[in-house]
Amino acid sequence: MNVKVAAEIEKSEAYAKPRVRDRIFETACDLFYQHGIRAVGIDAITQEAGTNKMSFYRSFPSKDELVAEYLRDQEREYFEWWDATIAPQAGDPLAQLHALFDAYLAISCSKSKVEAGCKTSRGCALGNAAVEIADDNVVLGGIVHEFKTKMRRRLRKLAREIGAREPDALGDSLMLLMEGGYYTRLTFPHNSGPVASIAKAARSLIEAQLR
Amino acid sequence: MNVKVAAEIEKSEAYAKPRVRDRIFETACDLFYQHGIRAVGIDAITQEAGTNKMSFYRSFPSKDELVAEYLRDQEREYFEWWDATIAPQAGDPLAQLHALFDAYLAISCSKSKVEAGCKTSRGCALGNAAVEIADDNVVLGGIVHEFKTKMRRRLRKLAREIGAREPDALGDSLMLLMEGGYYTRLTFPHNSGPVASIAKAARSLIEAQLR
DNA sequence: CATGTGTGTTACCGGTCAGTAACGTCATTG
DNA sequence: CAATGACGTTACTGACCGGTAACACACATG
Repeated sequence: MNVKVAAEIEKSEAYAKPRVRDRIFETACDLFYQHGIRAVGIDAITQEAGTNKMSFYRSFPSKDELVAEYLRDQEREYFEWWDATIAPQAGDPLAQLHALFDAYLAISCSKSKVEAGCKTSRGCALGNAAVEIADDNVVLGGIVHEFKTKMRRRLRKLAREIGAREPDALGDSLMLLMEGGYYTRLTFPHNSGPVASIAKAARSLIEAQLR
Repeated sequence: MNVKVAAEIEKSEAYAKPRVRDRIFETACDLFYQHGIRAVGIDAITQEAGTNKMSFYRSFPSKDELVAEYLRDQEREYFEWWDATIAPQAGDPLAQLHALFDAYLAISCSKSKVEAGCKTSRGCALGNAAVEIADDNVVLGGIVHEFKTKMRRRLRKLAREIGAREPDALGDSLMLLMEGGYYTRLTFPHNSGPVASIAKAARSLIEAQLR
């Protein structure tokens, strides 16, 4: 029954090559985010995805490659959320900054794990990966570094656009708030932690740079 | 030669029961901090400490117990640094807050890994542990949670003492900055990251709460 | 019907991990 | 000298991990 329906959907939407690989990847993303990269093995992923190890290695050359794809996907999702959040305030960078931190706060205080493609219950997937990956892993380390650099640039750019007196310093300060929010969410779940003050803190920092 | 000298020192200073256990513990702390908890095995620790696995298990009941002791030690060192930093400004909470963030910045920008008992090159040992430890590990999780709660209380208390309009919000905002600083130092080494703006950001947040 | 592709199944490899057993060595101390 | 305790050495267990080989099946297409 379900199989037939799925087959029809497959035909009607002209899928490329879905099924197992996607199931594995999606499951891996969830488990990596929830329990950490090192804590999740291939067996756990494939079992949770309802398949087996061989099917995994037919789709992915190695675990490291899967992790790299996971991190790139998290980056994509993150900036998609970012862009969608600031889009309604296009042309008004100040409103865009406020929208970002308001949305950040709203997500942090919501109980749902996934909202608008931005997971927060265990902080930043990329940042957490920086704790777990080996220091000599240039591939994964590079992905994380590039992501954080892009995030930093975006905040500095917005700070410049609102006419801050010291745009780089303001952008970096706002980044510290965001990163602190992710970091503390690992210890303080839901909205019980310091992250509840993040939007107010951002407003205060911004205002001081405009007066 | 060295053995004899060491023996004499031992006698002259009336050690309790030093040597192997201490060497192991010290080595473990360094390796845990530098490479992460999960990435460092018992063999690596004992080998680096110039001993073997059996001697480890004569001194520690399990790795988890060693990790717990590591985390408690990091907490102790951290608050020692904190107390030593604010002590010279006793009675002047505003100066104490400034001293904290100035010292934080100075350490972050220095190249030495250890300064005044506060390591920073890989962020906060307790916070990083929160990423690595399993979600159901109540012992280690509890140590981290307690530490972060104490840190939060200290910042809120200082915020109250300087007469901030919203002391809890200010304390939490300052905590976000500190945590963000630790988190970003994993990705941006030395003073190349946003942490360079932390003292300025703290001053801005404090000032806004006093005017 | 033949073929190829995607997938499941089982078994295996080499390595690492936390933890243990048994024995040997050496120095201090009574 | 005898005994004790701290430490080193070797070898082992059982579990898990990342990764591979070989084989079976189902199905869709030609």
